[in-house]
Amino acid sequence: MFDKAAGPEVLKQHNRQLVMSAIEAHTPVSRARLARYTKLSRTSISQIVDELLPTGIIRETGESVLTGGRPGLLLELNADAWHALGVELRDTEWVVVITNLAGKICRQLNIPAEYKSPEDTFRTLGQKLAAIIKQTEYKLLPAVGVGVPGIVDEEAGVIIQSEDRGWVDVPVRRLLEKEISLRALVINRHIAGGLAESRYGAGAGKSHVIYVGVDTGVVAALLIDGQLYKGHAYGSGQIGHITAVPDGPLCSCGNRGCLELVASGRALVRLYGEKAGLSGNTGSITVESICQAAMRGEKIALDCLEEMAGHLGIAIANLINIFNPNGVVIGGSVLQHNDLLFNMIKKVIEQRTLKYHLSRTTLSPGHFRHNAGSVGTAALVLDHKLGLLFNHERAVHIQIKGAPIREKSRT
Amino acid sequence: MFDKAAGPEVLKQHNRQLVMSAIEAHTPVSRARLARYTKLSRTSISQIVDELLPTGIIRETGESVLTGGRPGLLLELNADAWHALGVELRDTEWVVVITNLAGKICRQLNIPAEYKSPEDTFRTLGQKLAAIIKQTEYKLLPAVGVGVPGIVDEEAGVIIQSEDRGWVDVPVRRLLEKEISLRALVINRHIAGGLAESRYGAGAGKSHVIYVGVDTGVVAALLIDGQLYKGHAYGSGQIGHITAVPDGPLCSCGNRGCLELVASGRALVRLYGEKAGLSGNTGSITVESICQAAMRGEKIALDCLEEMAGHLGIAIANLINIFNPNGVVIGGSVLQHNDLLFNMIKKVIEQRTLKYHLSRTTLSPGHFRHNAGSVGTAALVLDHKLGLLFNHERAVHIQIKGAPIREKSRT
DNA sequence: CGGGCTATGTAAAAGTTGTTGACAAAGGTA
DNA sequence: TACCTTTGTCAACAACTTTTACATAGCCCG
Repeated sequence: MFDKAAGPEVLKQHNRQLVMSAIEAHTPVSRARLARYTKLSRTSISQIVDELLPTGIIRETGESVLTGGRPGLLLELNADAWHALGVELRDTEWVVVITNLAGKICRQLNIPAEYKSPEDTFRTLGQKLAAIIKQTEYKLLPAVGVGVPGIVDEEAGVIIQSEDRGWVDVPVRRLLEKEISLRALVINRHIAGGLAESRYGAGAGKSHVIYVGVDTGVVAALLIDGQLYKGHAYGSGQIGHITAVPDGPLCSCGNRGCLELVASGRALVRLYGEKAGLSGNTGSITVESICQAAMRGEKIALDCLEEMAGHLGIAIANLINIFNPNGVVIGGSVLQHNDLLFNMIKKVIEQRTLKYHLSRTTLSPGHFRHNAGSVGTAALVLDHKLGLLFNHERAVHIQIKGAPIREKSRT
Repeated sequence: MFDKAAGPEVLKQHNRQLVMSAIEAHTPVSRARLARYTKLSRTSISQIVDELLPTGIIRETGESVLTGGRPGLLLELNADAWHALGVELRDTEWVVVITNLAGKICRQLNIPAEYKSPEDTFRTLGQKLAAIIKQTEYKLLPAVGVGVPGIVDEEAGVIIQSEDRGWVDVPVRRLLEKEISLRALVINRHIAGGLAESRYGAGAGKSHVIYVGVDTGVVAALLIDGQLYKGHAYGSGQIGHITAVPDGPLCSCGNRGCLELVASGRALVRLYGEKAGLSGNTGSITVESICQAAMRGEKIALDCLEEMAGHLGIAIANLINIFNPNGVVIGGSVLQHNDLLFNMIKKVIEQRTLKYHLSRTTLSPGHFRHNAGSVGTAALVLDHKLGLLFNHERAVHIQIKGAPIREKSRT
């Protein structure tokens, strides 16, 4: 509960974070106003700003405001001073992105996925990342976000288990750090998608966000006070195996009628095949083709979407009643083709959620498309930017491109 | 996200809390061992202990241990130095308890409930509490926990809305503080039950606890790192209105097939009436009589319980998949008669929860009976004990029975 | 039985961090 | 030009913590 002893350096870190957030929120802002926003003294603000300035993360725009007295020196986020590297390991491709400090994508690279043994997979990935790091002109924060399938021990950087790939206890951080000199921050790739939406997408500015990602499977990410909720053993948000149809078909997990069996990309294709009477031969049918058919008004396709929306809507309504969020984002590849499914889900949610909860939350479709996951991994790096720039323990051993990190000798 | 500026006093408060928790956890313990547990220096421990001792909350038992060197002076929680007052407003009675610092009930008083207008209700309650406070021989912490029905703004001490009583925006704290000189800490009464179980009951020692209370309705409480999760607007845990049967009967909330309609004390009585063919005439049937019938092996009663267990089991299994707790407690008045229902629910949960999650959590029946709620309100007071003893802002204006609060002049 | 060893509790000094109060700087206004 | 308001910084001070040193207290062993 109360885990760690706290010394003055904890204060410093907290207040530095506080000031940084305030600068980002009110962007061109004087020291004096920062003091009022954060309730720190002007003196403390000055001292913290003096530490931030030499890292380049913020800059003085010299401008001033017209107010009754002496004009202030405006500070703003210097969004392009540093960049974050993130990669999502999707089923068919590895999506690498480089974003600036504002979460804007500056480079994106889609590499065909090469899955072999865990060791070989991450050696290959590491080598490709090393090449990218070497040739990029951007000054990178000394970490890389890695979005992987499965349940991840984020502290250790280890995949505990991944059903999709059949992996168990893969020490991703250790494997990657053999190839590259950046700290590897490992996270579940769907959860990363939720992080992206909550920081820079449809959930921006909300404190309690539920993100539901509908891809081949279904996963939820829960953000409490802007922080990802991880559960006791990094297993939070597994809504794919919620019971949606109590006496439904058997699932690979051992349960019956899991949500994933009746509401996911995979389920959609199967369902359409069944309704269209194409026994087995679903080869040419894809989520995309079904969505397009629905757009044209095809009855079968619409029915399939409606059925999925019923299940998803109930699941999400239940989540809202339990969590009482102020923002709900529904994303994932199945939603990215058009708004039909989202609107159907929304209608169900509106029927099935308590008025109190419904009136206090917003429902939005995801803002990012197939790169939500990769942006999220970069967002994870950005979340640690101050730690990476100031804390030598968490930062890496080598300097990237002569980054002018203030050494601040403390030994 | 990062809300408040932090000064040195925040450190102090945190570390004081840390030391107190460590003392409670390892109870007879020397200063030196505390230093090792908390990772604070021996000096700091001594200073904090010197502040705690005069409050009476801990004491030196003078004893010593046999270890290689000089024996330490053992410290232990002085559980009977202070007591906490809590009250739960149940439908038919108001349950007042006084517990010691270890959460043990020292006095319990069941007052017949008198519900009138909100103002009159809380004036009456306040007067009864005032009488209790005046005549008790216990030294009370300067606060009273108040467990009420409905959604509560805990910061303001206001009931936002209570469907059961038809109340809206009732300023409970203000009303009570007119009658008594203790700070009123207001909380939902079912949530309080979860707090009791997680602190002093079946969930003791677990970091991530789900508590499900089955009474006339059904409510869940979620505890994350030992702290109650409140949601964005204090609306968390409303599982009573989760959709359990998509095309079920209409609920007063506007939705169909809410869990509360098929799995709760009220539902059990209705269900039994239906199955037994007693149309309407359910007057003599109670939850207790049904449970006793089930114990005798009566088929209808067992079927009713089985049906309820199916719905509750699915709901709880879903919660576990989403939350990944390490402890699940199922309590409430419906469970208190025997273990039949609990075991049925447990079986369903074991079938429907992901293996990963199931193997990392424990399922237990509630430890408290009809006084879980009131113990929880007292627990809420105990959670604030250090704040109440040290922080003048949060404490009350008058001293209780000449409490020897160290004044620690700071001005 | 006294010296050596280990561990505990405390006191003094030093190093963080923050705030307060004073002051010069910079602009608007009478 | 005199006065007011606001801003940014400097010096002094207050609240934490840790480090270092030391007296204390029991045990073991020669």
